[in-house]
Formats: sequence, C-alpha cells, structure tokens
Amino acid sequence: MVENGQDTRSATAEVRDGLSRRPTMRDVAKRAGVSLKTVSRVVNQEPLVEQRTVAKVELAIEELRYRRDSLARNLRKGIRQLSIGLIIEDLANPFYAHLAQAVEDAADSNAHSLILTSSREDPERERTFVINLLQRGVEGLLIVPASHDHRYLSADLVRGVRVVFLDRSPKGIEADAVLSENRAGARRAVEHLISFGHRRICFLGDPMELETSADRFLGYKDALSTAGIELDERLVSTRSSTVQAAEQQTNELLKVRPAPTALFAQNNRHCIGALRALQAADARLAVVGFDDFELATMLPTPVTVIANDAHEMGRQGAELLFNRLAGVNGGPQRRLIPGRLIARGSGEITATEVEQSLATQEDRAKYATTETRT
Amino acid sequence: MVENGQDTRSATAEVRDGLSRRPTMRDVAKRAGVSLKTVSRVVNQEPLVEQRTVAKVELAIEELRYRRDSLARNLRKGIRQLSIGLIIEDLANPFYAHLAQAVEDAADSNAHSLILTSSREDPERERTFVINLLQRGVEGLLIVPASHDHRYLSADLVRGVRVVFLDRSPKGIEADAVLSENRAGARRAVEHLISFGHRRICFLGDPMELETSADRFLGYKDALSTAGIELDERLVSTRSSTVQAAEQQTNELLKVRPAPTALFAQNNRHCIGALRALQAADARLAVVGFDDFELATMLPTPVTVIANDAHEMGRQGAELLFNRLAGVNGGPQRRLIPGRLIARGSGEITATEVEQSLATQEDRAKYATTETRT
DNA sequence: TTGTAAGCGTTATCAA
DNA sequence: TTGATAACGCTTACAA
Repeated sequence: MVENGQDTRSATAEVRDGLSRRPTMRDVAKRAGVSLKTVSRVVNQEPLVEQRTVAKVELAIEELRYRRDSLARNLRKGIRQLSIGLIIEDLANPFYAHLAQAVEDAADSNAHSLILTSSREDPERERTFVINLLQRGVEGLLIVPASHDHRYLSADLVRGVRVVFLDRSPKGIEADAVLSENRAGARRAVEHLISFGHRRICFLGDPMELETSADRFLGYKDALSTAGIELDERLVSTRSSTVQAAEQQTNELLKVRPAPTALFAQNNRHCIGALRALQAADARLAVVGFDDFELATMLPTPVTVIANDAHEMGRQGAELLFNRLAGVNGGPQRRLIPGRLIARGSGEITATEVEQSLATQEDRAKYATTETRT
Repeated sequence: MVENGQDTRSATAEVRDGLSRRPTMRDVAKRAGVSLKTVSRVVNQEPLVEQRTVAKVELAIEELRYRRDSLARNLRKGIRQLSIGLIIEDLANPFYAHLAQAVEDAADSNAHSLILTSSREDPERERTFVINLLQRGVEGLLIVPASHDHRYLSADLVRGVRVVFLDRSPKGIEADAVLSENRAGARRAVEHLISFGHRRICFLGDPMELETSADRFLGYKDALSTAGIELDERLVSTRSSTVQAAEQQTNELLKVRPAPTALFAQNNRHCIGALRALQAADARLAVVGFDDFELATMLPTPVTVIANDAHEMGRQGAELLFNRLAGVNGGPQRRLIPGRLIARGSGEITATEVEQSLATQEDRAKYATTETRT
C-alpha cells in the first residue's frame, strides 16, 4: 500500500517534497497523532475540541501546508455549485466587455457563476477552453467562436451540454445562436454613404475568415452593386484587427488614386483606427462604423454608426442558454439583433464636400496644421 | 432507507418530479437493468459494450435526464481544477474591463480559470460573492472592495486563502494590495490647473465613502491649500457615480457664481459625464480627469488626464496573488501604481481664456448654437 | 472530548 | 461483455 510507503518517509521530507501529492486530512491526522475526524473538527472550527488538541492539529496543518479539498467537501455535503462559461475574444474591446457584462448579469440572476476566458481569436485556445470548461462541469457555454469547425462539440451536445453561440454562427453542428444583422446592417451603412453622393467607398475590416467580416463585406457589395458602382479592390482592406493596424491600413487606403471619399469601418476597432488616421492626416472623409461606442457623439465630427447592441446580444444569449437549462427543448434557435443606423454627422458629409477639401489639401501638399478653417 | 422509498415510485413520476434529487448512475443502472459500472462505460463511451446494452442505457439516461456529476468524477480521477476569483465593480467601466483583462491573462498563464463577478458597489454582494467563491474552492481572490470592513475574511486568511485587494485597500485585516497613487495624482492634476491660473476648480467625484474618492479629494485639497486657495464647498460634487449622474452634477456646478473655470474629474466616468455636459452647454472649462481613456486624444479638445494604468494594476495584483500561491510568505505587500499626467489640451486652457468665453456667453444668454467662433 | 463507520457519485481494479 | 467492490477526501451519524 502506498500508505505504508509514505510512513517510512520522515515528516520533514514530506513537507519539503514539492512533488508529493497534496496532503489530506488523513496525513494531518497522522502527523498530529489524532483521528481524521478530529482534524475535520478543527478545520471546520467546531467547538468541543480541547485547546491543546487544536494547537497540535493546527501545527500539523501548518507544517504540511494542508488545505481542505473543496471538491470532496462539496460532494459529501451535496453542494453543487452551478456555473456557465463564456468565451469571448478580448475584454479590451468594449463590444465584448458589454457582452460579458450582460452575460454576467444574467448568470448572477440565475444563481450561476461566470467563468470567463478569452480566445484571442485563436481556434486552438477556443477548443482548449471548451474542454476545460466542460471538465469543470459548467452547466452551459456561451461562445463567440474563433474556430470554423465545432464538430468537436457534438459528442457533448448529445450528452446534454448546452451551448449558445454569440456573434458568429456554429459550424458543423446545430446549436442556438444570437447574431447581428451583419449583411443588412453593412448594406444600410453603405447605402447611406451612397445617398450622400459617394461612389469611392472604402471597406475596412477584419480578414474574411471571420464570418462577421465576410457578411459585412457582402452587405457592402450589395449596396455597391444595387447602386451600379463597380467594386474597386484597392479600396478594400481586410488585414487589420487592432486599432493600430486599422490606423495603418487607413493610411494606405488614403493613398489610393482616385482618392476615396468615404469609408465603412467594420467594427469599433476599425472605426476608431480609421478616425485616428483621418485625424492625423487631417483628411475629412465620410465615415460610418459598425458598432456604437461611448464617445461617438463627442468627437469633433460625431460618428454615424450602425448600433450593434452588445448588451442585448449577451442578454439574449444568456436567456437562450438558461431556457435550455430550464428544460426547453426543440430545434436550434437563432436570434437576430437588428442594427440601427444612427446618423450623427460623419456619415452625412457629402462627396462634394470631401472632394473640395481634398482639392485644397492636395495644394497645401505637406503642411501639417491643426487648423482646417478656410 | 430513501432508496426503498424511491423504489415504490413509478419511473415516470421520477422523471416528471422536478423536485426529486438529481438522478445518479445508480438510478440509471436500476432503470436499464444493468450494473452501475455498465452505465459508467456507456457514459464514458468505453468500447466493449454490446450495442443492445448501450441502447438500453442511453434510453434510461434520456428518460431520467441523467447528467454525470463532474464533482464526483473529478474527485475520483484526482482532477483538481485551479481557479481564482475576481470581484470588480462593473465591466461596463473600461477601467475595470482592462483590469479584468490583465487578470484573465495572468490567470491563463498560470493555468487557472477566472471566475468573474461584479459587486456593483454593493458591500452585501461583495460578501456573498466572496463566500460563494471560497465555497467553490478558488485558490485565491482578487477584490476591488465595495465594503468597508473585511474582517469577515480573517478566518479564511488564517486558513491559507490568498487575497489581494485592488484599487482600494483592505479594512480591518492585513492583506496584499495594489493601489493607485490617488492623492498624489489628484494633487498633481489640480496643481496643473492652478498653474494655468485657475482658482475656482470643481471637484467632481464619487461619494466620499469610496476610498479612491476620498483620497483624490485630499489631493485636491492639498493642491488648493498649497496655493493658498480657499475651498469652496459649492464646487465640490460627490453624488454621482455614473456618466449620466456626472453629467447632471456638472450642470449644477456650472450654475455656481462666481463661475468655476476648471474641473477635476475623479475618474473616467465623471470625466466623460463632465465633458458631455460641457459640450451640451457649450461651455469651455479647463478639465483634467483621473484615468486615461481610449478616445481622450481625439475629442475636439484632447483631454488632459492622470493616466491610471488599469492593466498594470491587474497584472501586478495577479502577480502578487500567484506569488503567494507559489508559497511566498511574509507580511502584506503594498504596491503603488503611479499616475502620469498627460497634457493634451483640455487641462492647459488658461483661466483667462475661460473667463473671456464665459463673458461672451453670458451676453448671448440663451442661444444654443453649435458654433463658438467669434 | 474523541473516534469509528458509512456514504456522497463517480472511476479503477479485478474477477466472472 | 459485464459486474462486485474498493477508493477518491471529505462530512454525517453514532458510539465510546
């Protein structure tokens, strides 16, 4: 027996040996020369234990660095903590922060804890986290997927694990999802720009591998083709995913000739990057962004956006999940969060205005002043 | 025995009765007429089980809505998932979102999951969550405290639970903490304003019950008294905690006469609220805010701030916690995150400028135009 | 005041 | 291919 093997080792060796298994109450009991139950009493601060015994046991606990195993405790006590897991891309993106906030809220209302992880857009991490969360025994999962194949989940789905996808749809499996009206929203944004006379409109977005990006690009193309505008590939930039990268990409876009007069930014990261670049270059294009953001109203030219309600997406996703957990069965549900166009100024700059300011700017060639007044 | 009691109930009743205890493998086994171990085999998709048996068991699982208990499983398999808990105020505040992001990152690097909860500044919720998290068996806790008495934690601290406080210090117990240089930072901000000739400077903050607010107010007073400026209570507003409330409070502050020429906003919520109010009222005061924020550089008047590095706070907090978990002992550690003043424009508007614009504005009494040019 | 034995719901071992 | 039994680390019931 292993027990006997341990007995032959000195207590100090047991203390020092970092590799030895975690000490149990049994170990503490042996060390203190009392029964397991007495240790339990001390650990749980039950009364009716003699002070001297308490001291002995506490010493042993200290020496062995004993910590109670909550798993065993909760199993025995019949305590089953409920939790759900959320996998997002990154909390630094306010869209996901708001999404997570709504989910956290719902989890709390339903007496579940929230375990939060960030995939950083890495499919490998997504899978690892899903497996990890399932092993933890979460009741359900909310996923903003980074991967393009979710068949690895199908076995668990059969076994009753509940999964809801957010922002992007599941691939290869049937599952609930809450999505934005990406294509329609993007289309509306670009149509809006076209209605102000623009024909050279940039698309600034994530790589097309991301479903939201691809869908929004489709909306962009829809609007162009309806208006009979030919797509100029040079105006399409889909290599950025951070604010900084978007800023650089915008600078590239600004160099294209004939120059673009408007820009559609595919999410708040791109929009902010684009605005930074435009401000730095002192270029005044019409801009519409996907996703609203806190300070959109307060910029020098308030920003026209397709408001994409992250909070609502999180709320509805959690609602679906908790419905499932409450026993609602049936085929996969799909909910669409509509986008509202909020005109604030940046999207209503006319093509003519832009062209005029471009003309004067070309004259002044390399002058970098903050003042634009003529 | 309860077992017998259950036996007398029909299987269907057992299915329907939502109140009956969760079914176990034993229940499934009985239902399917096989042994417990066979059920285990099916659940774990072990081979070497006859197809007919598998079918029988799966049917029983379906009927009883059986789900494997991960607690028991992990206990038996010796799997102990590690996790830490984080209690913040609210993810919608970008300061906490960045803090949480850094903690999530560190948790991930240390192979721990992160359980995230929001206290919403409610001491009661804080306590509930702490207890809940400890019951879950988290290895450690990172807390942005809402409460003013943490003695309820002392028993657990003795028992080896590791706790690190963030942003606000622990009360009534000794524990590690990572704090901002609140007083010094606020003082620097207000001195900066004073150096531009301001003497009527508003303090816009949270209620004084919040340590950060109280400390930053001390810094505000330090700067005033050093400059020999008498405190005008009417310029101090500490009743807001949301952007919206800050906006309203700012409107109140603007009515004070003689009028203030500058404003110090105690955190990013107050700063944004103040800027909104100022923009709406077309009032041009000097403003310095505590906390940097993403678009501070891009507003019409770029915002001067005391940059308060949320990411660094989260990172260092997690570092302290994982050091403790790795066995570092010793007295409570305290780390200070210094604030850097970043002058961008809003804080460098001189008192004279403000007074001039105020004068012209008083003339034009009630005209609400967007144009300010003279 | 302390200890013994059973059991929480699963998996591992070994036998049938 | 299936099943009986012990064990994971703790708490509960009961006994000493």
